[in-house]
Amino acid sequence: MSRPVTAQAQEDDPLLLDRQVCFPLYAATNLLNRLYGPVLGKLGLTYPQYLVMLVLWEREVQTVGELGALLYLDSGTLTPLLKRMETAGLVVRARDPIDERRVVVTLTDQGWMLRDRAVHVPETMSGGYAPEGLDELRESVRTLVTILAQRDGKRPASPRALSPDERR
Amino acid sequence: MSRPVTAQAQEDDPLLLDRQVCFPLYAATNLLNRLYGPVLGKLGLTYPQYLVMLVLWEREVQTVGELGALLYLDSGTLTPLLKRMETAGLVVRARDPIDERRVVVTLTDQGWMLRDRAVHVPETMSGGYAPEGLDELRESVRTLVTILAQRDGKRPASPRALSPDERR
DNA sequence: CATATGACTATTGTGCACAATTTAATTGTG
DNA sequence: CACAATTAAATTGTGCACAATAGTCATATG
Repeated sequence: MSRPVTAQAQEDDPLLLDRQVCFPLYAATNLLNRLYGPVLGKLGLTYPQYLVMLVLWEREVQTVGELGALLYLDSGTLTPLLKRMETAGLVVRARDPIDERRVVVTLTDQGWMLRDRAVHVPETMSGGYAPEGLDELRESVRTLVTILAQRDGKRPASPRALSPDERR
Repeated sequence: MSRPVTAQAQEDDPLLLDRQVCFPLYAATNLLNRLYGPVLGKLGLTYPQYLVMLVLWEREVQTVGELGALLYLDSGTLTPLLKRMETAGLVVRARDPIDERRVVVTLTDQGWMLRDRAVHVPETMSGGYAPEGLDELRESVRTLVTILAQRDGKRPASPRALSPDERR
């Protein structure tokens, strides 16, 4: 039993909440979601839906798999999300006639029009001024994402060197 | 209609996915959750449950409200989560006899014992080596969290200077 | 051509996360 | 004491996020 005698936290304890890198990332993401919520709500979007729109406004047509690769999401998340966006009239989903395994997502005219209203979202969210060092922060987190994605991606692949009992 | 003639992204477009700070934070959080999942799963914990345990291992007894303040979560998230942890035998929830509005969360012996197994989680997750500049990243994100929490907190509070038509 | 193998999406079930509402207990004020 | 205002937690309903599974199509190989 590790109940500390003093019930006090030790300086070098690896389990101190303040030592974790993951926790502030988690908290920042929740807070951002909460702050984006009301702003995007006026456009009829949620935050992940907004991300999908950002991709489509840049590229117009994407398959579910491409969207997932760009946003680090899988079809279990994207399929119902895209169905809601289709119901809202922002996108159309259709099987690719060339390769019927794929589902192609296309912007509707309404989806394009929404862009004009969304242009002001970044400015609204930043509140006019950007905190010092925000660009550096973005690049640091992007580096972290690259590292984590590598580590995550190296689970299902591993072409042939996959031991039979590799955790199910 | 803002459909670009070239269907090409402009360098200065504020809606470029690569310009957003929020997106890498979102992606990193999802990836971290995914990577923590299997490790914490062996302890019978999810990631937010792990965070609750980190707090309780530091302080042993907390109310639902205190947990929420520390983790930036509300009772709608914590109540069902804590019920699952109670079912799992890690914590006990009980009304505070002093103030029966409060619910006090206390570690069980089993909850304390889990700490010995959790000590190795941070090391396991870092994979032995920490990416360069991780400490700086943590501090940057913590600063961001402070800023965002301020902005978020100034919605319900604002003691008397609250204009009557302030969004609802 | 037959079938094995891999790729891609959809489905199912669990667990967050939050807004809005409800219920109950405490505090403040006449 | 009565009673309005405040605070704390629980409840309800919607929308992610992911693991595991299933089903469908495409391609390689015999």
